Amino acid sequence: MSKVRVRFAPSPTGGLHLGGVRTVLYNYLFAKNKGGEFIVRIEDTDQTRFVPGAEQYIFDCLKWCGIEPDESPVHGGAYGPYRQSERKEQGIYKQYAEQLLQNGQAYYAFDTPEELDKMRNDFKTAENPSPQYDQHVRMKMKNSLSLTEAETKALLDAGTKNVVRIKMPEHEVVQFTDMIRGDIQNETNLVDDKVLLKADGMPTYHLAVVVDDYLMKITHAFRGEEWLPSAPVHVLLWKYLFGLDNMPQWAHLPLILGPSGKLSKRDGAKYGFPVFAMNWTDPKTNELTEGFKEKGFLPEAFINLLALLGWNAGTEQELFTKAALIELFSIDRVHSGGAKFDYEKAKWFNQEWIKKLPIKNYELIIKNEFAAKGISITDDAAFEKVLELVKDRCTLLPDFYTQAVFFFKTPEQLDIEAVKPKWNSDKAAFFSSWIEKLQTLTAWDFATIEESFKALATEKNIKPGELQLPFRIMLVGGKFGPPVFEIAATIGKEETVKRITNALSQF
RNA sequence: GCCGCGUUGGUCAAGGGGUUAAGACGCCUCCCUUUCACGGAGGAAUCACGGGUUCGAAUCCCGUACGUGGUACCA
Repeated sequence: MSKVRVRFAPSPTGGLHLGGVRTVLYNYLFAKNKGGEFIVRIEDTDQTRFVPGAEQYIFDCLKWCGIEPDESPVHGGAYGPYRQSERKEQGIYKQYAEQLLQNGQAYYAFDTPEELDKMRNDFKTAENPSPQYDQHVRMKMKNSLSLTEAETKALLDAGTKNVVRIKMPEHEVVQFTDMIRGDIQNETNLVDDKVLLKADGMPTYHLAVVVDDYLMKITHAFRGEEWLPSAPVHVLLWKYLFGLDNMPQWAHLPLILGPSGKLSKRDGAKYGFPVFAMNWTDPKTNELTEGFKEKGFLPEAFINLLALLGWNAGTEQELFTKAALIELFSIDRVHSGGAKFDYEKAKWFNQEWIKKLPIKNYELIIKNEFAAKGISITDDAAFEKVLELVKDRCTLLPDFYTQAVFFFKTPEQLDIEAVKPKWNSDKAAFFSSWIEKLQTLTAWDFATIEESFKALATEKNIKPGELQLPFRIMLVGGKFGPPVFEIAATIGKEETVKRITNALSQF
């Protein structure tokens, strides 16, 4: 069997959302599992939707996810060019359209957009709210089927704007086997005469995907479920142009759903979770859509959670490295039903990966965040120790800041309400004399501090437990964080005493 | 409307004729911890509905409902 080659074919029109990344991921995992190649092809056939920066953005996202293409417009390869706009320049698509034309499998259509609108309007009925350009209406339209040969020729010679449409056969059943869904059948009567070549000479997706998959020797084609209805067009094109034997095996991936229907960037804004892999700012509207990266997700967690949205290993394991995913991935364990995206679970994956990975892996990101908030870290070793201390309490990367700032900065606000109800002069006295005792301490470590604290508490006849919360508020400012004595040991004697003194004046 | 695809707890899901219907997230209770977490122990599903087939159906078949996608010179 020939070498497995798969492709991810995004159109550079905006941000890369969850579903898109999952499609890339499944492509990639499948290819790598089979020792095959992963290609990225840019489907920029719609010039009206061109968005500057979108292509670069896609590659940035892939890089962040750790998914490197074997071939692409930026990585090169033997089957280029990898942008359809460039392929069109070479006349690649036109020749195939002409072949179809010659064989009577396609025809010229001269209808203007206005005429198409009119048709849709005229034929619209309650039973048929959206009439298609198909066998029922095509003879009533202006095309090389309804016109005489001479009329067509005249129109063509005059340079009249035209498109090439596929002529869907009547009463045929188009069948193919989907790797995920099995046997799929469609009646040709029900599908319309899709445009293959647009008036500007660009191919539509339908022609381009077939031609390019053939030319690039694609063996397995993954795409979203939304393509299922037009699959018969592609199958027919394969039959006409290159033979069904050469057709890649199709896999139509289930949709990723949001809280209400297909996941959209609107959902993200509405419910407060990211939908794109990385931050994306629309150059036209300047509208920012949040990304998982900037939200504080680890790429390891991101691909892990995406992989599990529609696939599972069939075991209880849920945490997988990229290498493990490559090893275990198999298409027959991919679900056919859509999955609703659950942000809570996504966060859990991230938390697990934060615990799992060495601090070194993401230390720099956190350090930058501290710097951005005005705290420059000079002692890396000490910083790492602090991060280690708080990592169990963090689900997203920015949590490290809130969980660890107080190690580097005296808290500005103390949660006084937490101590007030049980605060009294005895306790105040305890801390006053403890400060004095602390000054005499020669060692400064966890055990020594705790010992001193408990000894004095016993002496003063106060339960140590009743003093711990106030002490925590003094050092941290709130009811959270690692063990108090650990904190005191880390921030040092001088700072500890300073914070107690400062708090005492506020309680 | 028509066509396609789907439907196991709130969510992700295992299981594909005989099971006490796994597990995870989230939620709730408890333990640990005199903070918050982590960790641990528990709690919650008549497998969308209705008909079949079968000794027996979450599992196979048909229908219905619901969801979702498509119905563009967008991908």
